Amino acid sequence: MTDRPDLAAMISRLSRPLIDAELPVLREHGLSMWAYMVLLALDERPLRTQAALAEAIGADKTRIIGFLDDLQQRGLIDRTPDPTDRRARLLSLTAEGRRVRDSAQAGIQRKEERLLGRLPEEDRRAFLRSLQTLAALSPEEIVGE
Amino acid sequence: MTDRPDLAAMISRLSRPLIDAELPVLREHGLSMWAYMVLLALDERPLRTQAALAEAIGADKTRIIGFLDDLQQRGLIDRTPDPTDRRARLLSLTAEGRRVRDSAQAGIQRKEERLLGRLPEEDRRAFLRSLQTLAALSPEEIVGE
DNA sequence: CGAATCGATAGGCTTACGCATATCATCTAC
DNA sequence: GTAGATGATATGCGTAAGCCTATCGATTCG
Repeated sequence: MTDRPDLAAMISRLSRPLIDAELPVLREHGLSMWAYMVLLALDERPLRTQAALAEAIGADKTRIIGFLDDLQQRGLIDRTPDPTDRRARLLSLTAEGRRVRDSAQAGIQRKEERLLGRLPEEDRRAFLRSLQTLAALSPEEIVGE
Repeated sequence: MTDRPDLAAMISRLSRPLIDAELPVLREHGLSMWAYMVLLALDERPLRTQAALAEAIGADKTRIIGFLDDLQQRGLIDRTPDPTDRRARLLSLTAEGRRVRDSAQAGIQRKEERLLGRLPEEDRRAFLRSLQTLAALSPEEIVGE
């Protein structure tokens, strides 16, 4: 095996400052990290239940309620009872929600591009490709079994 | 700009399960995450102060003391007053500490190799190379001042 | 219809962390 | 040698997270 630092160590070491760099950008948009993750998740596709949303972003389902309340109140998401099952709440982004999301994400990725600029072009492409491959896996697949 | 998920989002998404996979291995060796990080940091080179150690692993200097106490008591690290400045404690790994570290790290990297096996060989090399490049940066360099 | 289930929500508990302050010993500079 | 800096350590605070239980309305299935 090639001698290398632990994957987890390197990734955690990157994760912390990247998040620290995100937070100010999010705060400018009035978003917390959880709120931002909600917007990202809903942007990909609307969800039928809040539990599914919580699961998708790895949050506790009882803990995101406050964030959803806030996002709804600010008109960034829609949360309407499912007419076919009124226990569930249909969740989706509003136009304004998408606008805020886009704006926040642009700011974040601008910072990230500066970091990626440190990599040679080919490595950078392979790096992003690999990250996308791995990040698309379910947590169980990442752990291995 | 290429359309992609946020770096931070992908990396955080990987980070959590990787750490979850580490913890059981560490527990088998009687190590907490902080304790393991201490062993890793000291393996690279002994340190002259505990504050420097805390800084190196991104921990609070007042919070690692308990972990150091424990590691020392179990004979995994040496912590002796610096004869040239008796305020400071010289920190280094013992032989047993290195043995435990090696064993834990082997277990961790074995799991990680299974994950890396999902990447094509060239991407995998570029991925690791890139990670090492980026993880070697200081937090300030990662954020981008 | 009635029982079991499900989704949303509230509340409390525990743990961990970052941060700030305070103390004590030691060292360095003037 | 005295003042101020430095290092280790203890402690308390506020916050955020995971987890568990309880409630309540809505739904489904027997």
